[in-house]
Amino acid sequence: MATIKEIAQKAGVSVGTVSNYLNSPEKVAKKSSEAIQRVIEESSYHPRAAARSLKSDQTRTIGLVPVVSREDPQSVEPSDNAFLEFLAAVNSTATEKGYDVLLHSATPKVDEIPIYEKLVVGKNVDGILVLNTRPDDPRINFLLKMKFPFVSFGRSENKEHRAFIDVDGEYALIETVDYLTSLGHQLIAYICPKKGSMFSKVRWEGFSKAMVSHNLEIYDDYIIECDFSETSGQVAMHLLLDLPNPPTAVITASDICAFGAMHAISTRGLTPGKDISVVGFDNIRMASHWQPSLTTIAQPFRKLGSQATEMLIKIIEGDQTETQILFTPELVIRQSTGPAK
Amino acid sequence: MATIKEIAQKAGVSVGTVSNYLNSPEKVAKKSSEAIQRVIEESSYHPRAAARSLKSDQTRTIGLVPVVSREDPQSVEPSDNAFLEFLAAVNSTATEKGYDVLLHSATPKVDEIPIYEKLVVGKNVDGILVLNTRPDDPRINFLLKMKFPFVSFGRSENKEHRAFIDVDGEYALIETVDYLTSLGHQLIAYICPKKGSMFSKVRWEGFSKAMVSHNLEIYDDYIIECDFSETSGQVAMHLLLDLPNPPTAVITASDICAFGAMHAISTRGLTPGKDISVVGFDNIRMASHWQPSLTTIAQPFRKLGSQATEMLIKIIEGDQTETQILFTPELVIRQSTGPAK
DNA sequence: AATAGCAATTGAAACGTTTCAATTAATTAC
DNA sequence: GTAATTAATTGAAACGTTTCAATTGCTATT
Repeated sequence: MATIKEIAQKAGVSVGTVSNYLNSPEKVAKKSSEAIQRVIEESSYHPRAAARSLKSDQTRTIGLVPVVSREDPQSVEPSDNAFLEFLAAVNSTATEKGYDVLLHSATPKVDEIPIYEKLVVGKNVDGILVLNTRPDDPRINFLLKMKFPFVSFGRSENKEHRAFIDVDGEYALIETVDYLTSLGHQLIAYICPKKGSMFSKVRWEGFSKAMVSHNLEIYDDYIIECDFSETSGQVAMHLLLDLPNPPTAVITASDICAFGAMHAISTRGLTPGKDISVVGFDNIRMASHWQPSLTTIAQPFRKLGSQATEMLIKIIEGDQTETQILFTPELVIRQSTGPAK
Repeated sequence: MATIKEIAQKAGVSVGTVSNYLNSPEKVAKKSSEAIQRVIEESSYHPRAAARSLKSDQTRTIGLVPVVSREDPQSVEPSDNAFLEFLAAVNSTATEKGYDVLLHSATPKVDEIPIYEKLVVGKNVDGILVLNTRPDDPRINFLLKMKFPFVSFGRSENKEHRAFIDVDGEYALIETVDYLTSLGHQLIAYICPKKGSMFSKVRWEGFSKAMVSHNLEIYDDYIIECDFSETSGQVAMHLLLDLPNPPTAVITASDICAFGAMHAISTRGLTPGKDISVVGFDNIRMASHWQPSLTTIAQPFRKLGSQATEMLIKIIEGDQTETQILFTPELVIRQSTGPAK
């Protein structure tokens, strides 16, 4: 394969000039530029990434470490469809700005810190995107300690942690409860995301505040944790329907979960939206195609992904102007919710 | 940050020995090993990836170039859910074997070859996974020409192209048509994937062969192309239902597409599985949760992803024993299909 | 015609590894 | 006790860039 040295020889200039042509073309004379350009094209030269990165200390790559569960290999955090949309946006935004995306996977059990250590200390990437934050997040603490460029999707409780992008989950739950009570619902259940992650904590705060402000009681039986699978939503819903006094409305952790819940409702001969109202979270594409179509809180994953990436690249490149974005999500009302019976 | 030189000094050995410790520990004496190990740990040393790769000519990274459409940014090839499962498997298998995954995105309009050229010539990756092949695929021709390690998901018509993994789409369609005719269907429509990709060609062969072997006619009106969105399935189904003599069974390009088709059917006051049979393709998780649950051809995306990755890594590492895998997909029968009326 | 000033170019050092021929130390065989 | 063999270690070259002080070649100014 061609090296910069060979290009230089063939073009009749020095390596320094070729390097300049590649990195700051305005510095090289038109005549040389043309000669170099020609040679580069005919030998289909591409600078060697490793050499570049070794010398210049940058990789033009951003890192992402999705947690893929090996036991339930279908699940990828945060929740499959949503993650893919986010990733697609990250990927295309990064490419647009001249960066690549490096994926390294973690499993739920393994300690993630060594992975981040390798990425940071081994200088594999210029910056990292952290997903699914926890209130006290070791990854964020580590990255902060190393002063390494990163942006997280989700907040944390670390005071130093400033660069994030997030959706206001508290607001989302308040809106939803407000909406359901306006339809006359009093018995509101919450099939909630597993405790531990920051977003589940934030949403819980919204839910409990809203319930209190409407003088509604939060029954233990009405709170069921679930993961992001249809099955877990289905199971949770069956538990709720087995209660002596089942809820008239259910807020769920995700659209997928809501689909499972609706499945359970239909199985019992009831109609979602008529007998029991169901609210999802995410507004994945399928939400509008399900029957009945799903009332849900929209998270703009595309926008989140591309803005997070843009923010990260800004930070990598030393521009720290805007360091946080909090989206206000929108409640999309469809047919899976209706007046309380 | 620590370098191998500093580690060597602190441990009282030469750089060569540290390098040996890192790469072939059996070559270094126990005493030295221990000293080095200690120093490495306390200075949290990680070898610099760029330096390593510059010298040793390998990156321990495999490349993947998904096509993300900017106009319809929700679509990622081959079809979102499926792609994510595939990617998750690739990612975790690669990580398991000590490789990372590098993502670079392409858009449908842009010429992909320069991207592959950069990856190959710039030695950004050790091998490439090619998705959604075409019969005459410039990417495959290029990689073959460069003698660069790659594995494709999908075959091509290039004679030299040996390393692939695929699902037997011809068999799948034959099975499906056989099944539908056994239920008494004669009027079978095919909402088929867009022409151009290899898999759509292969499936078409299966479909047409099967129709011929059952002495069934293929009506032009019954063949409608669609992409992987719900909407396109929905639109296609409406067109079929508007026909003077609508089909009694419909085979679709993907589960997502089938959901759209079922949506259209229900909207018309008909019942999928009773009035019209619908068959999907992929068997994504949602297929069993949809109502009615979807009869579909299962593609084992997880397995495909991890086997493709294993195959690629074998090739990268010089072991070429097994170079192709063709999965026989399974028709999963559920409620969206039934006897012809 | 000499000089100052600027634009363009040069060439060597440096980045942090791996590799390998050469060297040293330790062990075995007689 | 010496020679032969093996095991462990060393140190320098090389990988392909970028960077920057030094140099060269022009142009404009006097």
